[in-house]
Amino acid sequence: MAGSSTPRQRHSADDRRREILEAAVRLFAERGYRSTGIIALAAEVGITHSGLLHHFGTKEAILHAVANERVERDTAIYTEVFKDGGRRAIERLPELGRHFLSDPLRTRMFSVLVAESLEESDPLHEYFVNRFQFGRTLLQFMLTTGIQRGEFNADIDPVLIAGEMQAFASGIETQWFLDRDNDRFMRTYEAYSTALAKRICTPLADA
Amino acid sequence: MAGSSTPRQRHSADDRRREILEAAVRLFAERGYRSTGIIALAAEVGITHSGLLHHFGTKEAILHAVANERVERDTAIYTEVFKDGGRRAIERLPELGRHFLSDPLRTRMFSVLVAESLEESDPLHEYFVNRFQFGRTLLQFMLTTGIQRGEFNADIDPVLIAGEMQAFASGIETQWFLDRDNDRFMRTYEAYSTALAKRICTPLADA
DNA sequence: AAGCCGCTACCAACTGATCTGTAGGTAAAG
DNA sequence: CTTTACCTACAGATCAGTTGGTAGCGGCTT
Repeated sequence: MAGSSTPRQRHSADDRRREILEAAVRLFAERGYRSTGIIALAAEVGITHSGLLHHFGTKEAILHAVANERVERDTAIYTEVFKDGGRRAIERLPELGRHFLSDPLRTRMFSVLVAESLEESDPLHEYFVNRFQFGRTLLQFMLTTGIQRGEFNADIDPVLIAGEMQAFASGIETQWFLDRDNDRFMRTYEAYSTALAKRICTPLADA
Repeated sequence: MAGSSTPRQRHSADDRRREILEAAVRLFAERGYRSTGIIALAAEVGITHSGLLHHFGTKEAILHAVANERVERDTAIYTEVFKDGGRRAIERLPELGRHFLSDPLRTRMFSVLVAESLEESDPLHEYFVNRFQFGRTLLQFMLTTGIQRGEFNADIDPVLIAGEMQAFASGIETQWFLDRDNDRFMRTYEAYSTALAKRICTPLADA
């Protein structure tokens, strides 16, 4: 079966690493990190598991590479949506929904890896603890900024709102993965965003 | 190591099954279903894995037994909290938070198994798809009842609100498992519930 | 353009651990 | 003495990782 069709396929190291990471996202999204064997992963790319270990010395190295890649992608969209802070940031929340919707595989992988990382000995445990913490800090900052500008009601608690927003955002993803209803996902995302805006924004002056 | 201290410990089949399921909840919560070996599970109870398979013929049988046990526990609290429907149901939402807070292990197991079950070939995939679907149906019914009674604004969309509530409820759990801040968990739960009440409930007549 | 050579992408084969499940036996309890 | 809870021993997969090669490609020389 192997070796008969193609004599030998040699790729540049960079290309191969990219192929491997791409396949890793697929398999991690489907089966998680622990249950994905590097043999299956290598087969997905069309090489043996030894060939795979030539590029990444260790299974865990692949996981970290995938996670780092994801950080960069997400940081971009978060800073973009939240850069103005305050009311404008709340209005732009659905962009986050669209962002996740546009890359279901990576988003799903994220959710699956989070669940695995609940165990303290998991390689990504610290990473996700920090990531969730950081996400809430970012939201709190955005909310506090809004209050200071008078765009948000002064009596809201940024800590609780930030937690609620994060909870909604991660929960709606899980729901989406189970029912695969893209439309309902976005509509729920938008409905939540507008309801949130009504709840925390001060009335506009021009009325 | 094994067999030297205690000569032989023979339990009734019922007792042993209970012990096994209890240990299974612990291990599934920590490492998930796939990554938990029946050898480790048996060791947790103090028997060999063959002894374990004497009680449950298969690893998957243990999973289903655990899942069924969980159904019964949860159905009780859901029907209790939602039994009155309408405004009263919204007011009682924090009881659900307290319920989960009181049994962190089972709650965490649930979250971990959900993530694993995203894969369609997972033994619990259908189960969780139906469970989430059912949960939203229950919420929609509660909301529709409230609208009909005039307790909720007629312009809300039960489908979207139900989805949002479920998203929040499952997302706040994930957050909780990562930061283990029981207090913030409950405060966020309560804050969300009261905000939701303000948003969807019609004003009370007695004012 | 032709030849060659070093670099390295990749493979075959193995190690030792661990996995779920089976077969047949032993001993404890009613 | 029968039942059955539980064991030892084994089978066949599969796991992550190591070792020692082989072969294809880019860069060099002529």
